[in-house]
Order: sequence, then structure tokens, then C-alpha cells
Amino acid sequence: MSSTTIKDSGNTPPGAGGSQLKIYNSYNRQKEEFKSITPGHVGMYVCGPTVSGESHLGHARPYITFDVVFRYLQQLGYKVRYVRNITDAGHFEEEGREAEDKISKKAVLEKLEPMELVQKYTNLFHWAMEQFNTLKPTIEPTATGHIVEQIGMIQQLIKAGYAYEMNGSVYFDVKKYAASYDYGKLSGRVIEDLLETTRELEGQEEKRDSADFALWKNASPEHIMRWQSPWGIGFPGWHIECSAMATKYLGAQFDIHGGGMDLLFPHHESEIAQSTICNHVAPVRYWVHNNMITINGRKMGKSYNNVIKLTELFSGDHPELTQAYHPMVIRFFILQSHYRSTLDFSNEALIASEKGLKRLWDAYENLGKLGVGSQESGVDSELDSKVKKLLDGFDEFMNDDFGTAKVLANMFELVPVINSMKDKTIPVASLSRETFELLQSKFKTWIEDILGLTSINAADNEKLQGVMQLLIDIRKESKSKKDFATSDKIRNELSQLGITLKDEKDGGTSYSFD
RNA sequence: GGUCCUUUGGCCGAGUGGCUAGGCUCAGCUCUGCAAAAGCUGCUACGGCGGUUCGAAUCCGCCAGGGACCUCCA
Repeated sequence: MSSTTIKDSGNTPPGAGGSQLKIYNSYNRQKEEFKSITPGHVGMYVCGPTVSGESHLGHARPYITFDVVFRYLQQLGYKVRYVRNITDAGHFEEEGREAEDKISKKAVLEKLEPMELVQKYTNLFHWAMEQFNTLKPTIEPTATGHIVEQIGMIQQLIKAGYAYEMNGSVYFDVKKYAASYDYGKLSGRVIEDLLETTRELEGQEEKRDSADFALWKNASPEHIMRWQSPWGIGFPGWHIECSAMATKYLGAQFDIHGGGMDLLFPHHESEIAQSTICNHVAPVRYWVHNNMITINGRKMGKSYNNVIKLTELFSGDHPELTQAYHPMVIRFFILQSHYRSTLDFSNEALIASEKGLKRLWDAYENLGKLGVGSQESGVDSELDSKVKKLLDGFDEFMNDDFGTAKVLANMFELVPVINSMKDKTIPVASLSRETFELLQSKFKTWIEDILGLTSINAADNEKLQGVMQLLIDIRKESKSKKDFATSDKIRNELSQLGITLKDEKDGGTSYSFD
């Protein structure tokens, strides 16, 4: 793989014939052709998790969405630097546990140690991401590891006259910024409205304007995360970490910034303001936002009390769940909708996804087992061009703002063709050699490398496979002797254990685990 | 209250103004010792009312429902 040139991967390379990647840019609210700032390279920043608690289903969406974006950009031949932060600084408390007073007389080991908590949930997050088969970001910086950079940036903002200190805290001067820049453009906010807001919030009286936001907060004694700064002991504000880390690793201006729609305001709006003042340029070319996962039509979130944690989803241990769901089913479920639409959770929908994924994956495995066949004669040109068209659709739909749902729809349209070839009701030779090979290679590339799906069959164990083969052989012998009592006993008892035997048309028998 | 978005068949969910999305469910058929799987066929929807257009789920207006953001939030 070359690091500077565009790899010809069999997909449409950027800029060359065919369709070209278009991305919906939240900043302009329209689809734009994607052009990277540095040819052959892409810088992408995605807002990562706050590791003060366990991740839930809602969190799965952006990381799976942007994992596919990451994979696809690489597939197109770009060298991608994918930065996803870990927010491990802030006002930390563990759920169900009170934040503790640092000066209390408790023994050190009895106290809530913030880094221990942060470590625990970071590990859990990484574990869940692995279950989803997401690729690791190329850089995963932590907020606590970049306090120096954040302080540096705040100092720059003060020096530039866009931030002011008050009682050990530092605030960004939104009114001043708005005088010469378009504060509110990203989130569609009207600055006058923001300045007029008369919301009562704690600490508001320190600000010159209610729209101002904190860059650095003075730490009260009970605040357990604290650092020394030019303004006294405190902790960084809510938005500065992303600006500081994105600037450090991706430069003053980079290609893609991703995150959930709920971060549009104030988080990303503030990020733009901070970075623009410090770096004298708009930080991001393409703002990309995924929509929310809802449950019973409501956004999943702590404040709504409708959260299903990922561990619960994988184990089925939650009152809303009728069963456990394989992480791949969640991934598939998310990919079956467009990332900018809300996605409603329900057991019914997830079960449908589970079945669909199994069917798709079985067909994919069958496809891999098919030989090219003797392509001498009998090419069905109608079928051949239909298959080609469906395959071309993969690129076309993905290039249209990452239309994974439509890519999957095309794959499903190919499933009957593949299964029929397997059952020999359609000869493999009805496809030209070229088309058949394209079908095999594109299916593999797209299903595994781009969509990042994997098998959900639990049967990948050699000894078990041996035992299964033995049972299948015994059953086959019984059947040939018309001893159906024995053959049915084997099948029925296996079925009770959650193993389904399937007699294939070619005389063989396959099995699947629930 | 302000800003924005959304409303698709039993369920989920794509949809660029004209051509079958797709998945799941359900029914029938084929195959099969039976079953499962697979294949085939069927079920054809776009919140309501107007408007633009030769033609609208797709554009515009009004009404109704739902949601997001405005506060930590994926």
C-alpha cells in the first residue's frame, strides 16, 4: 500500500471516473464532494466517550458509523489519521456513588480514585468496541494527558483578547467572537437569541454574558480532579480538549470531524470558535453528525432513564430485552439505517436484524465455497448484467453519503442468486467468469473490510466440529437404512440444545447454532 | 418559548418528481422420508387538507402527531 498515491482497489478511486464520494456537511447542510486537504491523506477527528460510566446502545452508533467511514476511506486508498479522544477529565462521579471530598479523612484506598474509575470504564469501552469489530483509531488521546496543551490554548485565547479570567476560572467571550465571526452557523443558532437567554445556571454570575462558556474552571475543594494552572487549581472546560487535541494531531485545519448530533451545540460550535481564534482558520472542512438511537421514540440517555448498556445488550439482562443480542447484530442493525436518521430500538427490529444477518452471512459463506465452474457456455446475459449492476451499486450508494443501508439491500438482492447457484438451480456458468469473480471479491471486500461484519456462528471450534461431523455421519447412516427414529432423535435432541441440522440439496448436512 | 428535524405497508427501514428498495413477519407453492434451510409467488405503503406539475412519498403552504437542540449528553 502506497502512502501517497491513491490505491486502485477495484473500487472507484477518488477523482477517477464513476461516482465520487459525497458527504453531507452539517456546516452547510448539503452534500459536498469530498476532497481531502492533503492529497492521499485524510485527517478525521471523532468525539470519543466520556469514561465516567458504562457505554450504552446510543454510544455504539457513532463509533460504528465512523468505523465504516474510516474503513471506507482507507479502501478508497487514503491514508487516514483517525483521532478519537477519551474524555477522562471533568466532574467525575461514579454512578451510584457520590463524589467525595478530597480533604476527607478516609484512607487513600477507600477514597474514590478518579483514575481508577476512568481506567475501569476505558477498559470496558475498548472491550465493547472490540466486540463490534471496530478498528482502533490511529491515535486515541486522553484529555488528562493533554492538560498542558489545553492550558496553552487558553493562554492564547486570553492573549488574543477572546477570553477572560474571573475568580480562577476562564471564560470564552462569545459576544466578542460573534462580532467578527459566525457563531451559531453550525448549529443554526441565532446569536442574539443566545445572548438574550436568561437561563438560571450556577456560576452564571461570573460570566460577562450567559452565552459565554468555560475554558477553565476553578476547582472547589470537593472536586476530585484538579490540576495546577496559571489561574489556580482547577480543571479544563467542556470543549477545549477537542480543540487542543485535534490541533495537535491533525493540524489547524483538517478534513472530517464527526460526532453525535447532540454535540452540535454547544460543543462543536464552541470548538469552532476556540480553534478559529487560535489557528486563524476554520478548523474543519466536513462536519459529519450521526443521529440518535431512540427507544420508544425517545432518545436514549441518562436523563430519560431509558438506557440499555452494551453489556446488558450482549447478555440480555435488562427488562426491555427479550433475549441477548450478538454485537454483530447491533452493528448490522445500525448499518441497516442511514446514519443521519434516527433509529428506533425494539426487540422485534433487532431480532429481524439477527435473522437477516444470518441469512446474508450464510449466503456469503456459500459464495466462498463455489468454484468458478466451466464458464464455456450458457452465460445468462440478463442475469449477468443484473449482478454487475447490483455490484456497481455498492460504490454508488456508499459514495452517496455512506448509504450502507442501500449497499446491504443490494447484497440481499444477490442472496437468492448465490443460494440458487449453491443449490445448482442456477448454474454458476450463467455468470461470466469475470462477473463471478467480481461477485466473490466484492462481497468479501464489502462485507468484511468495509462494513466490518463477522460471523456470528458460535461453532468455530475444531473439537466441536469433529463431534458434529460424527453425529451427522451416524444420522446419515440411519437415514440410508430408513431408520428415521434414530435420525430424528439426533436432529431433535440437537435442536433442543439450540443446534439446527439442515439437509442440503447436494446430500450433505450443515448445522447452525442459535 | 426559540431553532431545527421528522411522520413510509403487520414491524424495522431505504428512497435522486415518473420506473419493484431491502430486511423481518404472514400466506401459498416447489424441493424434502419428515423437518429446517433454500427457491418461487402473493400481501404494494407513503399523517391530513390544499397547491405547483402532464405527473409527487419526493417541491410549496397550512393543520395535526412525534422528536432533537437550546443544560452534561453519542
